[in-house]
Amino acid sequence: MIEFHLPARQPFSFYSAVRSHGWYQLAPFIWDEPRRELGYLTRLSSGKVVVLRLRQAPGGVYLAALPELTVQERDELSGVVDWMLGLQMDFSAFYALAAQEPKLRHMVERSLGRVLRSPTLFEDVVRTILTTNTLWAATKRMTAALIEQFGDPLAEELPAEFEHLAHPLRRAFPTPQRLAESDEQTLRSQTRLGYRAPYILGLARAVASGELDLEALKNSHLPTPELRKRLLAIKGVGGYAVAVLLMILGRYDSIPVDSWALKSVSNEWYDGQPVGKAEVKAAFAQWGEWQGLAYWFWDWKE
DNA sequence: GGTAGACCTGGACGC
DNA sequence: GCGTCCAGGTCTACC
Repeated sequence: MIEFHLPARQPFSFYSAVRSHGWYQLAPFIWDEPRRELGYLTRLSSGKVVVLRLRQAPGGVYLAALPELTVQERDELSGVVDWMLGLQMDFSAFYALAAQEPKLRHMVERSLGRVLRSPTLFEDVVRTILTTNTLWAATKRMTAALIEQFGDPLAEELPAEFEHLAHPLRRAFPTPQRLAESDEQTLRSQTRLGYRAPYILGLARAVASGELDLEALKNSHLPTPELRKRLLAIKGVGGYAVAVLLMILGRYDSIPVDSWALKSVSNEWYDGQPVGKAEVKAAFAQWGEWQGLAYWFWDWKE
């Protein structure tokens, strides 16, 4: 086992970052609430599948990993975890505003703002497509099915201290290459992705062939409208999904309006009367470049 | 630019 | 056990 610490820009709350949205409930993430530890399996560029155990440490994050790593693999893994938890992200400008708003003050108190990400944007786009037009239980099922059928397995047995933190599937999220080798019929009939199957397959093939360089968008300096345009060009990514992905990429000037957003805004400001997308957008427009964050972490009435 | 209808799955419900 | 209905975003065709 290899152990080390990674520093985070302060203020930082590991718990707030992990619990920022539902990703921690999706395979191959696994969350231990009593210990406040996050487990995850990832495939490094060398092809090695690694189990991670993460928790808060003074000044940042404690990271333990199995199996043993080379120096290069350790460096790669540090970068992966840094990205997943947004360790270097700076919210000070937003916090100065949020501190003045009673419904957002808890963000400052709890160091909220970071959104848990997958190691690759490919993985996050797939996850996001699997959240659309379906129930959360189905998202969990489809994600697990993809990993079970196409993910690379862990090579070795786990010691007891890792058992509870490695997802039972013991596999990493599938690579675009592995999914690209599949076919629509398999994804429909065995993985039960339904009409999403051609979207996932098309995306995997575009990334695997090099036609689409998704990972280059992670630290892109493209203006948000251009970034939005590129993400919307992906079949299966519409208005809601693109807003989620922009949040993940640290662009907060749009709001992922789904049925939950409509209900929440209705309860918060319209006495339960039905509202549309326009009302949701209007409710947070004053937060400008931060509106996505304000919406995401708003202290809703219920 | 706006809108209707189709796309799928799984759970809830009624019979 | 079977059939029907429903929730959940995005796409395409059409206006």
